[in-house]
Amino acid sequence: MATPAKRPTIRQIAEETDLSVTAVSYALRGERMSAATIERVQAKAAELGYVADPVARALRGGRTGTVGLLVGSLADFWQQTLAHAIQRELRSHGLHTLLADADGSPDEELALARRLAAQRVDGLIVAPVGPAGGAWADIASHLPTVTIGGRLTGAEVVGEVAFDQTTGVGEVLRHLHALGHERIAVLSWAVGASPDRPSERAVREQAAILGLQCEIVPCAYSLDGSRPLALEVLSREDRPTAIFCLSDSIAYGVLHGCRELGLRVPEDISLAGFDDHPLSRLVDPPLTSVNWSVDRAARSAVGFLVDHLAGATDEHRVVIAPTLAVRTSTDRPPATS
Amino acid sequence: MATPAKRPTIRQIAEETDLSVTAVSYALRGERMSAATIERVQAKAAELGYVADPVARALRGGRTGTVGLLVGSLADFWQQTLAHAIQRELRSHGLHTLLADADGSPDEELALARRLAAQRVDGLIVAPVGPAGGAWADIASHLPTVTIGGRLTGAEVVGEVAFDQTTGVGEVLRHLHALGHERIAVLSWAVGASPDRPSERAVREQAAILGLQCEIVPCAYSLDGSRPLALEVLSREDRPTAIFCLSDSIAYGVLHGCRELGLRVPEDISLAGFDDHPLSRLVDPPLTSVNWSVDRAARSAVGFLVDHLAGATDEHRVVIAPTLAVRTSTDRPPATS
DNA sequence: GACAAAATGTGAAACGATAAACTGAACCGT
DNA sequence: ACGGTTCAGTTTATCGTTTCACATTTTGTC
Repeated sequence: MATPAKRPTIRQIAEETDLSVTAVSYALRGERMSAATIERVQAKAAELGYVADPVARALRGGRTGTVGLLVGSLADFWQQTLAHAIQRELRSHGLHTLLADADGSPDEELALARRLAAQRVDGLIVAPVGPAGGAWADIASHLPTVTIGGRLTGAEVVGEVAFDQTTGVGEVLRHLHALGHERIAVLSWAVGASPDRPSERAVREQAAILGLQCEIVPCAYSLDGSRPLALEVLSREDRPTAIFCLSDSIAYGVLHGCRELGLRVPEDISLAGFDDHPLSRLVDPPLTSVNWSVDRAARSAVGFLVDHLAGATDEHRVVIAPTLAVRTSTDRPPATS
Repeated sequence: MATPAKRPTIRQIAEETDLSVTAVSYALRGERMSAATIERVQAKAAELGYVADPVARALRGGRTGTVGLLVGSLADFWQQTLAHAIQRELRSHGLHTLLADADGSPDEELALARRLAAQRVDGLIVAPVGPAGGAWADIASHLPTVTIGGRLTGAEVVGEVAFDQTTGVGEVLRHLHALGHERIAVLSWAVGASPDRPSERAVREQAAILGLQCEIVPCAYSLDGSRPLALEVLSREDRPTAIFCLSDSIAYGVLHGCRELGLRVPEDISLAGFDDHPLSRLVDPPLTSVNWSVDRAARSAVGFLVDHLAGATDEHRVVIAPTLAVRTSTDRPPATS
């Protein structure tokens, strides 16, 4: 039977120091009041273990110290990593994270953004799934927003972390082309949601340049989601000689599918991923993938937001360059017998 | 130059319907007021796109619709998976997730719990790192708390999801023993933080029963954290014949270390993990591990909380049984030449 | 048709913190 | 000694919602 022990409020401090509530409010922030008063109030606050109520602050319109993090799909391992990195980075700035997962749906994404705004987060970091409807312009105009790895068309953002997808995709396709592949299936996520995503456009462009025959196959994001699809593609009569997945998670599912069908990677089929999850070097076979520095992306995104909150209006766009990590999951296509 | 378009408030509805704010408040929830009024108010609310402000509600003392999720360390891949599963499950109940990562520190964990409480979350789901100080009793007595995979000693929780670690650990050790291993290093996470964690106690117990020589080595949680440690252990003159990691993430780091040292798994050394991350079957070699149903754990944890919030006071403890997934990372120890 | 009991509605207070406007007093230079 | 600043506070209003207590009206019963 512990004592209920409600959290101390500013008012309690006021009573115990014989000051007005306002005076305490100022003193706690070290403004206006005399040094002696400030000292006295802060001592009492420490004694009572007072911590300002973020909810009350939020209602009044001040900062909440919480940032909304809206991720396209947490089922994707790389995005889990990204979310972790961002959360960690925010925390190092004393900010808290309200995490939301759009689960691949642009509508859900928008609804969640609204909800986060209603929660009065100080800012929003979004890894967008889909094309931005006009509604995003509205949200971003009220709430400092940073995008990461995608664009919110029409919305005015305070920061933008872009991945150079054209180069990334290009490197993979050139790599496959150099090995001698000509028919490649590209597994892309959430394709219906956003018909013209940069990565897909990049695929089409680069494929045209290299004279490659690329078929873009829409795919669910997760490991479990891509496996059945992989089985279908792999079972075709004229199956492609290489599969390029626009996310490592998808590639893992394909790998799983290959095992089930008894296909050897890379002897029977080459497989490349995208994003380079930390475990991609440990899977069997180690997965060729495109690496972006997650830490750099997270640091930039959080940096943009923090700077903006501090009143800066500097540069607010960074492009993260890819590094192709060639591992053993890609090799020459099997000789046509 | 979009219109600022502030969110509509209950007051706006009141004005436009010529009712008092109070009346609208009741009508929106379908209480008290006459059917006609309710209809009229809700129509107007829909027209304006009104959504109740969760912050104001929270301040007043009502539900916020947000649950705090406090994870021991998001650097651990399995916990990332768990966090995702819980987040997803919460969302299916219309609840939002405020995610916090204790990053392996019990102090941080406690501080974060306080902060989440201050944010007025409706409940707390904790995967505890450390031993619970008395402070937890206080928090849990104010805030419905569910633990998952750990205990908060002294705290009265509304739900508890336990993993049967004794059996899980036992199965791994028996498996290794049956293969002929006698000297085993056990890599455990955050060991300093909590001297007598169930899993470690289980290791000591079971090792004693089987007559195994187990050395428990404290280890950082993450992949990068365990690699250097693994290098040290593996380079010893009399290195163990098997390594049992109390988390798959740690095992991945060890695997990485083995590669660097040119040690073959399982020919030169056997390796077992714990928790069975989805990718463990895809790494090279596939990792022997102990599987718990993440979905079941997440569903139970959220279920306990939701039931409690709905007023139920039923059973509130579940023990998740382990399944040993024997894969090829474990085999007989190398013959002593 | 009288009187109690519902039904329906209203005003005010509360949640905790902050900002704007106001009140005295001390202090300034001339 | 006078108007004008600064200082160190206090009062009051506000954020959006809910709830308590109260004021009306409507309904029901004998």
